[in-house]
Amino acid sequence: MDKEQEILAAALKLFVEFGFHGTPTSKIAKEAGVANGTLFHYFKTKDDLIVALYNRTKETLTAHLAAQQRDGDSLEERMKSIYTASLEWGLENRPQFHFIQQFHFSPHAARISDEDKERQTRLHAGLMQQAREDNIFKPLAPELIGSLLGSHVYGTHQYLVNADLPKQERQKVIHETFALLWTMITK
Amino acid sequence: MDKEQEILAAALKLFVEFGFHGTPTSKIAKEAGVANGTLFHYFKTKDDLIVALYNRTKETLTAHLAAQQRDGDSLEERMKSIYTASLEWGLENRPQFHFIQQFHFSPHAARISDEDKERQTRLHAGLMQQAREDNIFKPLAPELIGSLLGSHVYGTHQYLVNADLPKQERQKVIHETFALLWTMITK
DNA sequence: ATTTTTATGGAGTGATCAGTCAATCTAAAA
DNA sequence: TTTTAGATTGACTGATCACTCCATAAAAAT
Repeated sequence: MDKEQEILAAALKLFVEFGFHGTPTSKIAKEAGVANGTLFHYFKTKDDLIVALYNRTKETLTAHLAAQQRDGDSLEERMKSIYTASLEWGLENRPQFHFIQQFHFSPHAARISDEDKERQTRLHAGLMQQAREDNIFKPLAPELIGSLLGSHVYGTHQYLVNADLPKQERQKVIHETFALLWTMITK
Repeated sequence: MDKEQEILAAALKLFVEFGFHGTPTSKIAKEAGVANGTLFHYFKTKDDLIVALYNRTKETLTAHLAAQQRDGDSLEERMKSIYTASLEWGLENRPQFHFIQQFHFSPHAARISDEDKERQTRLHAGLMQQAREDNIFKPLAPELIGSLLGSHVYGTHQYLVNADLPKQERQKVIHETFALLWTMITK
């Protein structure tokens, strides 16, 4: 892992544990095994580091979700695959998942460019569009469906993190909650 | 409004806008129209202020929800009343609602005492218990139902904040989303 | 081989911040 | 009226922090 990655990994770990406020850049550098100045060689400011960390983390997640998509899958299968992969990734990358939410409710959220936002939601937006064309959703605002979908993932994730079930039971919960979600939003 | 309240109100406003990191105690005091030292007369540390602000905000919300409960209401009516009141309070107190979520994903969350937690969830817990006794929920872990319930509120809130609908349409969305939720979790 | 660019280090700096403190004010109790 | 206790002030401080700067090393380009 090169130094830039080391810095990002260290920042992630410390931000989740101590918050943005509670983690000085000096501690990040130390944890990354790197000099103070090196951090600022890769990221002009601490804020830049925070935003970059968010964008890359989100990018990793979206790439993972996209990789699960199979040609020939139905819309429901595709959505279930995204839902499942989101939760599994969130459970195997808990700090990352937590950081994404932490970032979302921080003032830094406003600093994400429209371009990055578009890239990070393209996959979901595409499927939503398809679903509308196929007319399979209940007559609700698409933004509402999107919000409910997202929060359903977060809610299930929260439960799974607290419950800490064995893998098989976890799978079962993921299947069940998707079924609940699907009957909730489709006709 | 006494000085303590002024300080809490100022802190809330600034925390939501600039984050915990981005708002120095000096700015809070200034915004509250109070001297630096006065802030520390009421709150020993900045962290104490943050935690106190959370507890009082949550207390206000729970009191508001409890006040909506009517004797003789059925369980479904009671739950719908909590759901509706949560969303309406969240929309008329957006900074407060945002702060609660912001706090939830911060390291300060760990500092809430079990006692406070219990007081803040008593109302919900009671209804959940009742629902279990009446056996009206689908056979799902009660913690899962609780999580899904909470996140459903957040998801709907997020949509309503972004959509900014007139009051009547807003009411309609709240009714509809409760119906969706209710059919999702009950038998 | 030489130049240029990039990477790394770490001591140093000015600014900022959380929290202190001694002085003053207020108002109620004695 | 006098005392006492709490409220309020704002200048002050020691610590900390984000970030700079310059020296050096490594790598790339010429």
